[in-house]
Amino acid sequence: MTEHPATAEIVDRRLLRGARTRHAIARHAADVASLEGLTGLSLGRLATDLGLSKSGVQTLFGTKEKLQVAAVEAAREAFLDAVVRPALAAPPGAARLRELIELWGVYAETPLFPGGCFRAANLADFDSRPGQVRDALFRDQRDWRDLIAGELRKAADAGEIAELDAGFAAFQLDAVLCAANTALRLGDKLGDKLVMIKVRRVLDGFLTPPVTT
Amino acid sequence: MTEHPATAEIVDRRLLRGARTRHAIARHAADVASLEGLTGLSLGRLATDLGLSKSGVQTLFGTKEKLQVAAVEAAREAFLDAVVRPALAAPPGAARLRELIELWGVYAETPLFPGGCFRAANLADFDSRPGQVRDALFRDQRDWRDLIAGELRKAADAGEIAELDAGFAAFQLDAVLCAANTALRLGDKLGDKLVMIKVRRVLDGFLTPPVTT
DNA sequence: AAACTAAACATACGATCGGTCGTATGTTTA
DNA sequence: TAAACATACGACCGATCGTATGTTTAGTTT
Repeated sequence: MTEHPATAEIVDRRLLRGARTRHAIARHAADVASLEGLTGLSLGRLATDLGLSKSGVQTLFGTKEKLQVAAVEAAREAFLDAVVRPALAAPPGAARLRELIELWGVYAETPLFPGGCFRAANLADFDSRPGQVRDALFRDQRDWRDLIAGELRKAADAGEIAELDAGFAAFQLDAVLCAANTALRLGDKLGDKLVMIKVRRVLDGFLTPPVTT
Repeated sequence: MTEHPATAEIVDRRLLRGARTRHAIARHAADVASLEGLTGLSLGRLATDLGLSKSGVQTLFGTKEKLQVAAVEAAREAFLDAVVRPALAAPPGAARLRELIELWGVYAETPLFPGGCFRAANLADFDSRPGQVRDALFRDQRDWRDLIAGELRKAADAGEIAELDAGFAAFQLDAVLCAANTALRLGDKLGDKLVMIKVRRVLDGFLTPPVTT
């Protein structure tokens, strides 16, 4: 894996060093937050985990809220790398949708984040807490839903599937994905495979071929 | 509203007083937790809000975990009072399901809990945290889904609706309700009405009449 | 009336929280 | 070479956290 694009063009070695540790902290913060929530983050905890000083973490982010926002963005980036970008290799429309859902299944079961889907775990917490953190989480979810809706639209326009309300279907699909993530976290022993089967069934419900009259 | 059944038969006025304040604390804790999460609860905060001493709260619950479990049960009870029990007046099957969803809509929009649906806000937080709190939340959600699935089954057995997988449909309905709650919390200005329309559309998708051959 | 019990309070503890301050080190720029 | 900048550190602040211990008050039981 190459250098992160945001740090690639930096030549000032001071800023480069900062960007690196900043990203390392944010990525680890996303891991912790997937388990204990963005509110459960603490500067000291992250510093200890990464062998840094608490004040060092503080100088890089300033305030806790900015650290939380950085964690959201790091989680978003990891999600894009694991799910969205690989799926872009598939042709647009129904095929890409199936690939997105399959990759999401791997993403949810595999410990990309130790606490499962980052978005699902934290959006419910912050939906009643105005601020930059909520805004960042909201944008992330909106982009994800728009992506699904867009591919559904492409599939419908190409005649792959029957005509539908893409926004509504995307809302429904995202809802099932969130519930599937929770079910995966709760059901320690059973249902791992069953949950993804349910998800695929919902997707198949939207990917029905159009009636040829 | 009559006395709570758990406190009705208590004659010892010391225990009665304790049960009352215990319930008052638990109910307020549910309100706070709907906004800031069960982890965000604190003994001192609750004591201050209710004009009690911090140690007084501690005496009644012992440990924070027990307070959290009590908050879950208080929230569950409030939910049953607001949504489930009134809906039992409707005839079983499709009619009761529609009533349940409508009452849930009122429950989610009206500030029964200031932070919206208690279950949706906290289950996502605790799904990766083993313990009595997670177990209590899990039982609560399972009961709710079983209730929906049971009514769907009744409707199907009575021939009101087409045959279906009741468990799968209940999973899907609950997922949409959770997502609707989040959407309601996020969309400050727009979509209040639109969200419930989406929910009704999903329900209608399951309440299709059977094909008469 | 005495013994007992539960609720409620007061105090104190160790720990951790987010944040501020001053300082040292390394890097770039003028 | 000197000034400016960015990272990183250690020490410390006031506040809050959960919890433990002992005491007071109200009510019950014997």
